[in-house]
Amino acid sequence: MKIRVRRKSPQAYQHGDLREALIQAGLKLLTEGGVETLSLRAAAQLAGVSHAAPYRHFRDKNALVAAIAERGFRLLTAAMQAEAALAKPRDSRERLTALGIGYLHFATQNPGYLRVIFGGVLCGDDPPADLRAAGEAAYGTLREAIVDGIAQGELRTADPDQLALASWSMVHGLSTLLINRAFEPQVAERELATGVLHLLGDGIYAERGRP
Amino acid sequence: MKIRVRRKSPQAYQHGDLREALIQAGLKLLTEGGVETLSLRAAAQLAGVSHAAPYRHFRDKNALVAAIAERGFRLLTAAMQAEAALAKPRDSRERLTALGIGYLHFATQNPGYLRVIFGGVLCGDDPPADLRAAGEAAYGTLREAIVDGIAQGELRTADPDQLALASWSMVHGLSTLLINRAFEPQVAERELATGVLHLLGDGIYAERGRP
DNA sequence: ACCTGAACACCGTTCAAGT
DNA sequence: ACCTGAACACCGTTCAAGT
Repeated sequence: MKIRVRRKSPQAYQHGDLREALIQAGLKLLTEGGVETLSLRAAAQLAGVSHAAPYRHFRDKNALVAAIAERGFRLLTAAMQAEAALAKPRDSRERLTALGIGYLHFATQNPGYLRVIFGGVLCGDDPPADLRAAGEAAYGTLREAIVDGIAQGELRTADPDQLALASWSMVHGLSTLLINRAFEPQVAERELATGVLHLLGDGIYAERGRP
Repeated sequence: MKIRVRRKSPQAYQHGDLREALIQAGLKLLTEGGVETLSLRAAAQLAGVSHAAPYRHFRDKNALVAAIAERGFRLLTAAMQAEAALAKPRDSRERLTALGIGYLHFATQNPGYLRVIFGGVLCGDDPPADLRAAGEAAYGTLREAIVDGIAQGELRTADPDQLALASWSMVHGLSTLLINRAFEPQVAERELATGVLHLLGDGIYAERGRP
């Protein structure tokens, strides 16, 4: 027999899980209505609690946003890894491209998350340790693939952090430009990602015996 | 004899320049207090007018934000061109690097502008023609340098828009990551820009006779 | 034509008060 | 310890009314 899970009745969050309920409510607001719709009061209402209650669990709105950004970072990491697993890359270059495609795909499917993550939460004096850790995890996934590629002789022997920063900047830039409709894409998402990443791979300078 | 310019007395904006006054007020709010501080009501107050007056000149808040973003785009273009002029580049590659440095420098000095430009104004159904034109001007500056580089044989012979998108993504991504403190820079701004742009130039893949 | 003042429905944040 | 309700200072937006 299955145990019946309590729906969100007024007393459902008195056991200390109001914090989690508020995060879930914020996630729902963000994904369904965008970053504008994400408010502390609306989250409280969705969790069935007064508008002042969240302050028992979050210092201010930014603290809730940071918690949501952390979830977003983890989802982003998962999206990259999922794409890399699905693509069954034969080498580090293909793996790197797959990670990039996963990143871009997550961005276009979840623009709200991207806006929350890179919208200023990291700018505060003391970004929560959870959030920083989630960011490190995302970066680590990229860095690993790059270290691997250097070891395999597939990538230029250079500072892996330098290569990671270039790759991250490229894919993140493309993602934000696309999300904000800064340009009109002429090709599909995958082609966009593979296109710029191959340019990063082979370089945009001429010379060195090219057709 | 110089003509005395009227200060912002209550009657100073009755001549049809309230629109401009509101933009200037918004610019001031943005640069001095950040994007959070930029509100229609505060701009109205700064212009010495009631909070409902702006609606005679802007459809809604987003319209004012779009007007401000347009100014920002033009300043960004000017910053790129100024850096390129100052650097006295000897070839297209140096010129491209200078444009990138100008972009990054403007971004870190005016994060508010970047946030306004790439914060959703372009996402609406009908972004104002002025704003789109300002964006085209910025892109045109980059594209010109790239077309030149291809013609000079300094850049890979490829679709200039493809090369421009890759360059723009790279520099824009680096800028937003830096603005949002997504990573801790180990070197100065110039080195950061030249570093990633040289990687984009020579490519991150191994092979083809490199040391 | 252009602006004002009141009004409405939202915000974030604080604080005394309740259980 | 945890939550509520009222309160305050802000928002964006609308609308009748003034000149």
